[in-house]
Amino acid sequence: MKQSARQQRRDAIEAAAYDLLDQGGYEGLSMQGLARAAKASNETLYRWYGDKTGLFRALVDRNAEGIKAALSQHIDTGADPLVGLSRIGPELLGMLVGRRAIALNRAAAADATGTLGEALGTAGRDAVAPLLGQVFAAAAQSGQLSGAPAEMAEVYITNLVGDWQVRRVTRAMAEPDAKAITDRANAALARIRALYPGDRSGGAVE
Amino acid sequence: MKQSARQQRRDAIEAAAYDLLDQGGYEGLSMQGLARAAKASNETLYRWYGDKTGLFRALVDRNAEGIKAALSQHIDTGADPLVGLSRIGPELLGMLVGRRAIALNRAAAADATGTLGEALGTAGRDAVAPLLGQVFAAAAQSGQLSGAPAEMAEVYITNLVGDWQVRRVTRAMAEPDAKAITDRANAALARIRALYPGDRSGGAVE
DNA sequence: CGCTATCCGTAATCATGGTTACGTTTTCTG
DNA sequence: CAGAAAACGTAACCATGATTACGGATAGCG
Repeated sequence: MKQSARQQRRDAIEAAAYDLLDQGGYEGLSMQGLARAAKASNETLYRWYGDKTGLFRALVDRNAEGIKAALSQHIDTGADPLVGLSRIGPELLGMLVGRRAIALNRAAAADATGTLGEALGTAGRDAVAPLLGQVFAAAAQSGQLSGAPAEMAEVYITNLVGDWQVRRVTRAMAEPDAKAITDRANAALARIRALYPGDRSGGAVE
Repeated sequence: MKQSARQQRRDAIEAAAYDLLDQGGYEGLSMQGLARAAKASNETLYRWYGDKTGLFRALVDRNAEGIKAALSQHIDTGADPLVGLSRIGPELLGMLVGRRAIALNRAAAADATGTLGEALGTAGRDAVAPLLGQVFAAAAQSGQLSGAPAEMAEVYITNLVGDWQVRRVTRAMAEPDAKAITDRANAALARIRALYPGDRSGGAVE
């Protein structure tokens, strides 16, 4: 099978996996059910992904890439850092509490090997925080904020995400709508501005 | 069986459940294994708790009661509210990222009915937030802070817990030690004081 | 004490699913 | 084109576990 065709098959398998996750959650996704839905065989799944954990490891990595790519769009614009953050925040939060991320977090919660959790940490949060740190460094450089960029990024993530994700994962909370997400992201940014005030304003929150 | 003896049996069953959770996690706890460990029969478990979800629902409720009781000790002292918070914070955070709470959160993540998540929300967080709100009301009353107590409690929980719990649940993060917990609680309180400054200091952080 | 209800320990029922295996078909390569 | 490898569809193997059932023992009550 050619690489491009193989990649297309992988895409189809992974799309089928997300469909099944949407319908029946993590517990409702069996390798047999996925093979059927993706019109692949068990043997192919095991050959390509190793085992169920390997499959989910691939899903986690792919999802993290998607999140990173979406954020990078906003980070490279060289425009007003605070305006950038006012766009990054809702988008990042929306992804982190969206169905895919929550399904993958539930998979990690169920994975006794810790493989998925490690992947979530490494490919996800540990990759996003430095990206945010770049934006905060630019904001500090331009005088909009003052403080250590890495610390500001940490405090921002804390105020942006808070305990929303764990409450989503445990089903203590439904998926928030876009307004709630935007409001929370704006509040997080306002708190950052209050905690780390710069000597130049800039960056109206839209 | 007398009520007191029955309560003792329940305590023993629930203690055995936590032992098994410690050893093998949620996935490692079967009703059969628990019956064996608690020297009870399957039939008793099902008669007393209804089903596996019911058992975990009872564990969630009992755990929430314990957390509430522990916090209430500090809340009723009528002493300096900020000193109270400096004690409440580490204790609350330690419980929320401790083994029991994490195991119960993982159970909720795996519970497709949403029963456990609802219990975590109702008996847990929704019960704790108003308690904290009382402390913040006292702090506002005494001029140590200023602002709406419910909002301050929300922001405090956000900064205290942040994404620690979800990272613990997914195994992206190990259990933090006491110093890390205290440091984080102190940082959360310092942020609250910066965001909602009162006109009277009080409450040195110990 | 006798009777009833509950509980224990054990086994059975039923269902599910991770993983491997196999005959056939398809794809790839020289 | 021929042969080998990979993939499909299906079935089997093996394991686990939620829940129910059952005979006997224990506890509670009148």
